[in-house]
Amino acid sequence: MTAPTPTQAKLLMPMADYVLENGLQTASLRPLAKAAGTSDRMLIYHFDSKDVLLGHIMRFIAEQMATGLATTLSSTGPMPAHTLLTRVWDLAQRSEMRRTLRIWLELTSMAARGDDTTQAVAQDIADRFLDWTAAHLKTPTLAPVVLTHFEGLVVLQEAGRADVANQSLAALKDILGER
Amino acid sequence: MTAPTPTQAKLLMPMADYVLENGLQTASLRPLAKAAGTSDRMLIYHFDSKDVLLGHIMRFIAEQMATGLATTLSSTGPMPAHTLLTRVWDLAQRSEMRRTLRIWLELTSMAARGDDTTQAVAQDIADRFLDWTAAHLKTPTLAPVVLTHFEGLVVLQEAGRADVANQSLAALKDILGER
DNA sequence: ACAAAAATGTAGCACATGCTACAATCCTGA
DNA sequence: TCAGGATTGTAGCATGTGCTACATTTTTGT
Repeated sequence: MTAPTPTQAKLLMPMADYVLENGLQTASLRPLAKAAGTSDRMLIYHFDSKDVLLGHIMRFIAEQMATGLATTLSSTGPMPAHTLLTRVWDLAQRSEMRRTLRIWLELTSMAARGDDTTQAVAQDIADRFLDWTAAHLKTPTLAPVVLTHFEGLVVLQEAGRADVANQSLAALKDILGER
Repeated sequence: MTAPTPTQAKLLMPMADYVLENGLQTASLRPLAKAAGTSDRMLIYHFDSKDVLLGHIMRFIAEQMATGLATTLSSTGPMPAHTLLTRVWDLAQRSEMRRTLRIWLELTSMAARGDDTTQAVAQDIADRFLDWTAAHLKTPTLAPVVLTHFEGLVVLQEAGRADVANQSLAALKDILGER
């Protein structure tokens, strides 16, 4: 929960990058240390334990996702649900966004069984997604529907059924109309 | 890819149960062996390697999910999209179903980075979900939408935002109407 | 300037992991 | 019956894990 000290902050960026590239499960101290240009010994010294360290990394990534969202479509006004969904889906195809969403999925599946920190971070990210969605909708009440559908699209894509995701998107266009 | 021998089949059920209860990531040879009443040595003997073993376990679980689906709502005719979604969502609240869906999420997040076997199983399960959905819909064309939404509901629930999932379900009822 | 504290390097421990070597037992068919 | 394969137990290896002990250097406050 405590905010990172300056020393910690400097280490967090390269480690977050490593996690985004290689996943959370496989993130062990030695590779993380190497990515940050230090040693496992130092990571424990600065962060006390691996759990605490991973907590910081997850929060850092969450923050990164949030600021990413904030600057995305920031200049556009509220739009119909389907327009927003389509635009976000386009963005989600960009490789940098995909790896972020992949971590988000991984985090969610960990949260189901994980410790309090993991659950809190997952919940936090979900909340930010929801707020951001509502802020861009002509009908903010639809935010839960749009978010739910987006999460579903991500799952199908990672399950290797991007085609079904696209069919779903197309079908939803007719259903939602101009809401 | 090869079907399990009788000897393998006997071991698979308790191991699948262990995985459903404890997750895929933490499934190492010794606990799996203990669950199946044998030794790690024997597991390797019967399955050659852990990767092959996990492949069998995943396929076993997939099969279990498929037959579970086949017998679920089997006596009911085709129904409107929202009715089906609501019914399935109710079923998903049952603890035995929830742990299955949890594994499904975990498998999906693994497939994103995983080997061919993992990806194939994930894709297979998604396909079966889709077919099953289409078979129960008055308008089978809506199957992708319904499935996508369901996956999204699962994600939100595991992320600790079941409330948002429920809001989403309620809102979708108005949108879908009687289709 | 200098003692205390912070920061770092080196080495290694204790444990869990997948997997193997080797020997012993069990079971089958001729 | 009994040779040969199938099956299993015991012990252990090599590697990766989180973390620590200890000594050393660097920084900081007075």
